[in-house]
Amino acid sequence: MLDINFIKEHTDQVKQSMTNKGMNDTGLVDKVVEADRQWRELVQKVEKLRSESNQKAKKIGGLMKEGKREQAQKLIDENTKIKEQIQEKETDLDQFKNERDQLLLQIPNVADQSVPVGSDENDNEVVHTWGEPLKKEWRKPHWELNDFDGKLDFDRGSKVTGAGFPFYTGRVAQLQRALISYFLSKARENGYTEIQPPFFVNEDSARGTGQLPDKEDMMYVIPRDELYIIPTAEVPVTNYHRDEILSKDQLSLKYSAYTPCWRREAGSHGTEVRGLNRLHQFDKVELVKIVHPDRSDDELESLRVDAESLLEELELPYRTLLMCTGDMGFTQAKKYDLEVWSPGQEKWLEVSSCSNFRSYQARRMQIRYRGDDGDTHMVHTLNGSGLALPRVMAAVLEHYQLEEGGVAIPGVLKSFMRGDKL
RNA sequence: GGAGAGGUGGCUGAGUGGUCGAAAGCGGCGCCCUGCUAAGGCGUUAUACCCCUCGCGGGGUAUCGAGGGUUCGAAUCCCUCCCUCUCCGCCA
Repeated sequence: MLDINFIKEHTDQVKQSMTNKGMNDTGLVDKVVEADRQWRELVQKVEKLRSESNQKAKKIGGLMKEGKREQAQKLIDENTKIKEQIQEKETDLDQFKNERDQLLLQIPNVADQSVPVGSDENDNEVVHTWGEPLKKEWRKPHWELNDFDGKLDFDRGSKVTGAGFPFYTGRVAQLQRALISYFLSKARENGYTEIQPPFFVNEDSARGTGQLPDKEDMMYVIPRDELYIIPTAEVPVTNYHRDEILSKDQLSLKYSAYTPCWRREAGSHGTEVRGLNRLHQFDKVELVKIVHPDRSDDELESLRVDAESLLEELELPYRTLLMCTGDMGFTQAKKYDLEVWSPGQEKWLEVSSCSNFRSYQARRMQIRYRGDDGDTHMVHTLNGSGLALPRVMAAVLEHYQLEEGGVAIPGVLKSFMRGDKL
């Protein structure tokens, strides 16, 4: 969420930013400012009453000790009345505060100056391309490839669990594992600390990174134990430092985490979800950064480069998009998407999304650092996929498939698995 | 899962109804002393929010695992939940 004081001082900017993200209800901004004003007004009254009551309670203590019962009783009666007044106002106080906070959660992050204003994916800017996209020619989509020892077994996945839960067997399973190892070892070279987080999180964590309340339908839930199954490692890894005050020289913190991810993907069917294009369970190596506010712009660029370099070393053609205001999501200030070329399908597949959340998540999670001034300030959080496995797998299979049959193994993976081909 | 013990500031640890936001020690920071170092002396050292102030700063409220309750008054009493430790059981 945004800082209420920032909203009060930059009302027009916040409204404009909402409009740019395609949200028309800018009246929310006025409502939140008004709710805050009402809350502040009442807070002053209630705290004054509490102060009065505290003072009297202290006097009562003294009088009781001296044995002056009657005088004490008089003050007790007065305090009972004050207490009634406080209780009356406290209901409103909570209501105003809840209303304010509720509204605050509905106001999206302000987009960075450099983000193009636009309404949908057509307004995203291609900021970088690498490699020559291969023509389809004789190439097959990955779900038709099976002339090697192992397979992507969608049918048995459907039988055992359901659509979107494939088996990877034999050489394909090994290839997947090699990719994960490669991603993690690159992350280590780039200064990220590897983390193995829990795959389930509690409600506070789900709220911290913003999956709750707005994206509840995205997650699988275990109601009996009140746990949420992670849709991305971002959730447990960023929450690792929830409610902490970090020292300035701990920053920047950089973490990598390999986890499976589970997403309900309610309502998506059809050709877009063929093969590995969209799954309910998929593997991903996630990169998370917790940084000093002054550094977050630079850290986003280096995060993006960290992700891009993986595709370059795999020699997979890709392009990088700067997402426009309308396509970037609620909590981000700036976001890049990396899309790899799929020659078998002749289309671009999103394999990474690198975002700067500025202080938006940090404020929800109360992750702060102590500055040189001795005060606490919100950190900035960033994350990016490095990378999501299934579509990279699809691109590798399609890009490295051989006309005579089989699939070559990318050079960079050769130290992570046996052989030259699948 | 069963039985018991416990959760207090950066850390250790006192505190069982009033002047306790909390003793003491350690650690941190500042100053003093001192050829250097070590030792020592004095002071200072939680977080959030509200109000006043240009600022320095001042006033107030809340917080002793979390939430609720009793009371004029709760770290302290009661209830619920969470977590940690010990023993037993079960188990990869």
